[in-house]
Amino acid sequence: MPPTSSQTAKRLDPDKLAASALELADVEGLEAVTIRKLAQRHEVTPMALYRHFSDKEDLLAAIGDRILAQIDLPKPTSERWDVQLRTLLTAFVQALRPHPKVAGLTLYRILISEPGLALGERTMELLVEGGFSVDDAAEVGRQSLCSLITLVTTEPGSNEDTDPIAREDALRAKRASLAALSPHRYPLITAAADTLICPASTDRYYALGIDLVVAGIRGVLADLGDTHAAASQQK
Amino acid sequence: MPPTSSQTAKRLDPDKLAASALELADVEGLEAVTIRKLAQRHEVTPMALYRHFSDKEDLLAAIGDRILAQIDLPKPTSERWDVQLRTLLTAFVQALRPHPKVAGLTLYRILISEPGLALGERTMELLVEGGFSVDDAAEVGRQSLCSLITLVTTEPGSNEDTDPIAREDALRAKRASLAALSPHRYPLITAAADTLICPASTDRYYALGIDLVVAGIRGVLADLGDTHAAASQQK
DNA sequence: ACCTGAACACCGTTCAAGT
DNA sequence: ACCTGAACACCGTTCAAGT
Repeated sequence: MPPTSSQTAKRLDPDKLAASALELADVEGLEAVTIRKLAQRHEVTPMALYRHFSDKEDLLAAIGDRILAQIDLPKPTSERWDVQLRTLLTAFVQALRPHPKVAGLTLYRILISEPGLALGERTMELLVEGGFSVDDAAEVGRQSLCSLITLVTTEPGSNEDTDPIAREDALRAKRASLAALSPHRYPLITAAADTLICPASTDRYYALGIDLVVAGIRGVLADLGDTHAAASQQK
Repeated sequence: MPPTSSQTAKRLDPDKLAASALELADVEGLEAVTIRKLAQRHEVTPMALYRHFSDKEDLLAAIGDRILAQIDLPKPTSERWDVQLRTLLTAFVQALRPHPKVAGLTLYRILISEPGLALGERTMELLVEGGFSVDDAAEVGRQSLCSLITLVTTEPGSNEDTDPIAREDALRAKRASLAALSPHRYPLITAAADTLICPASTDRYYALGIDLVVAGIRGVLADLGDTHAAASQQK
């Protein structure tokens, strides 16, 4: 008879390891996620982790998967495809937002993890419903999701220290570097320095980012339609 | 009399160091860029590099700056703002394309290096000419440039080994992982597997990516206009 | 001013061994 | 099956010293 899980003295499990790795990354940054540190947190030898992850890349993949698992996929409705797409992309961003320092790890996992695949499939569904060919839906969907990941990882101020003092210092230093520029040579950048360093409202930052993606999709679809129409007229 | 540069036996200079670091990254990837390896390439002790870069971060910044320095900023013309913007963004992508493995380093340098600032200022100029407020131009421009950087760093196939054999292996493995999916559960993803793994044409991939960004900008501008119009009507 | 040399703290990972 | 312990190759970086 094989030992049941209650009999084996399993002290570690991959889910909890990935969870505390994600925690570590959120607080101290991705470079702080180390096999050795993670082992220490679980009061175990570094080598013990290799029972559960084949190597560090595998651990980072688990972190990415954990973030994607937080996606709360909205149910299909009777709304227009582009309205539903906006809701879908917003749900995606919502899952990433708590983890700006490591959201980039999802890039390589969207087409592998189950929740990522579900998101990708649903995105393509809506794009095809809107009128894209399957191949165009793939390329457009891919870039849209990648752009939104970048929107989160580049959220101004997100990569600073968690420590509020060091954080203010970093922001002040950035502001100073822009303030030192010649307003004559860079009138617009210096005028918008505050916005560039840290947007007035984070919610607006994300709303505008998502709008930009959705508007791009609508616009490209219209252009492709024109091209087809023009091609038809040439006959 | 201070020694002229011909008298000092300077064996290293930051420009050449950054250049060979970029070369190294292009061929072997960013993780291969190491103070020690770079020193070895120049037949020098690792510590010698610290005369020219304050630390590794500084070296990576120099790589980013080197890429941005390749931007060939198009001259202003009498074309419409959005046509000129497309040309400008294309020039930006053109500078990044030779370096998909390290183009991400430019993210933190756009608002610091001179060519990056020139690009940012010109982008904002065109956006303001199009009708954006200065602050909106800052946010929209920022995300547009970030999206294009991501477009390059996620160019399918770009992060594989340079070795054509290993490269084919990696692509085949990815294809297999998508091919193993249930076409019943993921009909669109499996149907578009080839396109997702490696787009039919790289030039088309980039053209579509830039179109998406420009169309998004145009669309958001129109929406903002509507909002203003609606707000005016409410008076 | 520019480079060397030895040392330190910290990585990921292999291999052999314990229970 | 799961974990330990010692070791290896490789990092970035400090410090003191050479010319």
